[in-house]
Amino acid sequence: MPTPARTDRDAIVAAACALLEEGGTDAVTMQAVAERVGVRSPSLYKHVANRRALLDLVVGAAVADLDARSGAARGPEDARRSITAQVEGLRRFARERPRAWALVMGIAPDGPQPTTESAEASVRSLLEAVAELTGPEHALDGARLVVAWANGFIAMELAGAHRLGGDLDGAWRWGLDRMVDALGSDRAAG
Amino acid sequence: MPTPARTDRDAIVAAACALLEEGGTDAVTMQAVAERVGVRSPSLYKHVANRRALLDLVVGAAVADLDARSGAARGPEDARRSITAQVEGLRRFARERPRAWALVMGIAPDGPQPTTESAEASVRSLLEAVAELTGPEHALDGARLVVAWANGFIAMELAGAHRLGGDLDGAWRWGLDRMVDALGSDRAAG
DNA sequence: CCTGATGGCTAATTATCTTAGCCATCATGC
DNA sequence: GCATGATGGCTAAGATAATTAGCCATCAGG
Repeated sequence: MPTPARTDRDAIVAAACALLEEGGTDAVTMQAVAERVGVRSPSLYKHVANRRALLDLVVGAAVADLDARSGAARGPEDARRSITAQVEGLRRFARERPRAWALVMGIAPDGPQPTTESAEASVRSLLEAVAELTGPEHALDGARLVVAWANGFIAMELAGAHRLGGDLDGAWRWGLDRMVDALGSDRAAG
Repeated sequence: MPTPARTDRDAIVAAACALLEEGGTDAVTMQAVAERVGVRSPSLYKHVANRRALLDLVVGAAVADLDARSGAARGPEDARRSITAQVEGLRRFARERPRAWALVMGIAPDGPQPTTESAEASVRSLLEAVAELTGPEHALDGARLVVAWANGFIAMELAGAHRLGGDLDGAWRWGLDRMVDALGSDRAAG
């Protein structure tokens, strides 16, 4: 090889991820990223096309991270427990990396536009659990119900929109219980 | 008064709103806004503090718009219909002004906040309808369930995350039906 | 020992936000 | 009718960020 590389794409993406959580999308400047990996900003362009592409890579890394956790959380045989574990995992991720989560959800003001095809791929194992409750017919509908609720709840939680007081964790559990009950109601009712 | 003003804050905010929907947050440059209202960009600073503040005003206008629609949608006596009408209104708004909706959903804790009053007002009628199904004890939990689901569904819909196929409108109706059923299940079950 | 691809650098361009400072206007009070 | 001062416009200029252009050092391989 030529001149020994002082950094690489992974390090750059990692630095960008860190900056994202520290200061939001605005903090992810090419200069800040460059400084963190120990080069000058123009050198970054030898590794990523531009800032936009870098943010896309950050989103991709976040989705991969989420997938990894989701895979790790897979396990419980019981459908109800499985669903619970998965939405809890989603919530945990969102709390640990709120800005990355917002970026993945597509609700970040300056974020890259929906690159989220894989967002729902990570939900595939959820489909199986849901199908046990709804039957195959409405597995997709049911998964969408659960994921929409979880993401909506998390979004409002992170945005601080839940300020009418009350017990937030209680609302989460209550909502989850009702929702999982509802998944099976279709079958029971016919 | 002095020199006749060639524009005013409302016109500026309106222009910013239009630009937002046309090209996203990035398109809301001071220059573009200025051009649209017929002045040079520095003149905007006689009406708004800076770009950040302008975006805050846009969010505020969006919230007000949403509240107004929500108020107009109030009416149906039947709790189920009322809830349906309100989430449909939310979805309609999100479809008409997707970027504004995302901005409202994405507001960071440190960012602009809708006033507690307006937020509470727009939620009050939903609370009433939900309370009819859940009883007063879980009205707030129930409202959170519904709003979280609706916003989450809309977010995923707008982000294009719903590309596993299937009937989206059907999923919306199915989810809504299950959810409203679930609101009452607590009572029935004891 | 050439050679060329790689990855770093400096310098410069462009776009944008923002501030500084100037000037015209016109409602008001004399 | 005329001085006046606050208002809202303008041009010029400074700061910050993304990006491009073009140069140079390194080192694997022939």
